[in-house]
Amino acid sequence: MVEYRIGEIAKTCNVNKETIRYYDRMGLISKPTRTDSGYRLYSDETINRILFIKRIQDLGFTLTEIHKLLGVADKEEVRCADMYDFVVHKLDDVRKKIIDMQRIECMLTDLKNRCPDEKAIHECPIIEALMDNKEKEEHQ
Amino acid sequence: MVEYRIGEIAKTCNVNKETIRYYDRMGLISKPTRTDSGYRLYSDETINRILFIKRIQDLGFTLTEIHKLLGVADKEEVRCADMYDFVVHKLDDVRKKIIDMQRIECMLTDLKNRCPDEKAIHECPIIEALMDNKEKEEHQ
DNA sequence: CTTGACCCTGTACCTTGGTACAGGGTTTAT
DNA sequence: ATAAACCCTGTACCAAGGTACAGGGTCAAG
Repeated sequence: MVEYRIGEIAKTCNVNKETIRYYDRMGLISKPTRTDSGYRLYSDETINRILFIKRIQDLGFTLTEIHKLLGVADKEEVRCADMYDFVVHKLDDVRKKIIDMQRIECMLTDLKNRCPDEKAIHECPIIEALMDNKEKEEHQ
Repeated sequence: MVEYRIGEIAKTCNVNKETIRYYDRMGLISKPTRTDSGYRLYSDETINRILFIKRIQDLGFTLTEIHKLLGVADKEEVRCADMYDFVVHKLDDVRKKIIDMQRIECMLTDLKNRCPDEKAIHECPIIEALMDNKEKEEHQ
């Protein structure tokens, strides 16, 4: 079995060496074997795992979630059901977030549309709209 | 003009006292007057400003952006044009983020759909899909 | 006159996902 | 044999938006 030093792994996976040590500390990758002088030695398995981590991180999973997930994946039994639940749960999260963002989009669009064509006038309808609890209070 | 102590303001605005001191330090609210013993005293204006901050924070603005925005708003001239640009820029951001999230949603949905009805089997299609660079490598 | 509820400042700490040294040791190439 | 390139550990630091003390002062009620 071929073994690689941290720098090679970093280059292959396109991550920082420090990131790999960080994943090591966090227990996201299995403990490497070491040379007599203490250098870390990793196998292809770790390359796959790092790429896996990066891929699902892009899907919006946090490292904590990934950690849990990998724990599940490493167990072999029931792992499929757990994975399924995990993905379903995350999907739910993402959908909620999208709805939230769309709400924000609406509000911003609304604010934008309040602006007349002549943009350099003194009263700002945007500020007024946001400050609508101020309405008839003091102006100083 | 009525003046309130920090605790009252905190209760009214439903934020922590520490948060108000933090906003004070950050220059997000105007410097309070003080009692002889150093207690902060705020007016209604500050209540409105804190509520304003909270409202646009919910719209996805960071405190740094809000700081800039309030600076613009306090200047009175050109403020409307700047506000407009700000909102347009933020709207763009939000739209990009939504598209991103929708891409993630698609991928998660795809992963979910790979699961057969019998969920407790040993091979996990989700893990397999995510690990597709592993394919014919070692199983140990 | 003392207890409890306030308030003050200053500093440290939290989370997340790393990055950046400092101060060493090792290996490889010339 | 020595310099460059690599590795090690341990610690501090980054953004953001606060929170949590520690160690003190102040104010109103009983």
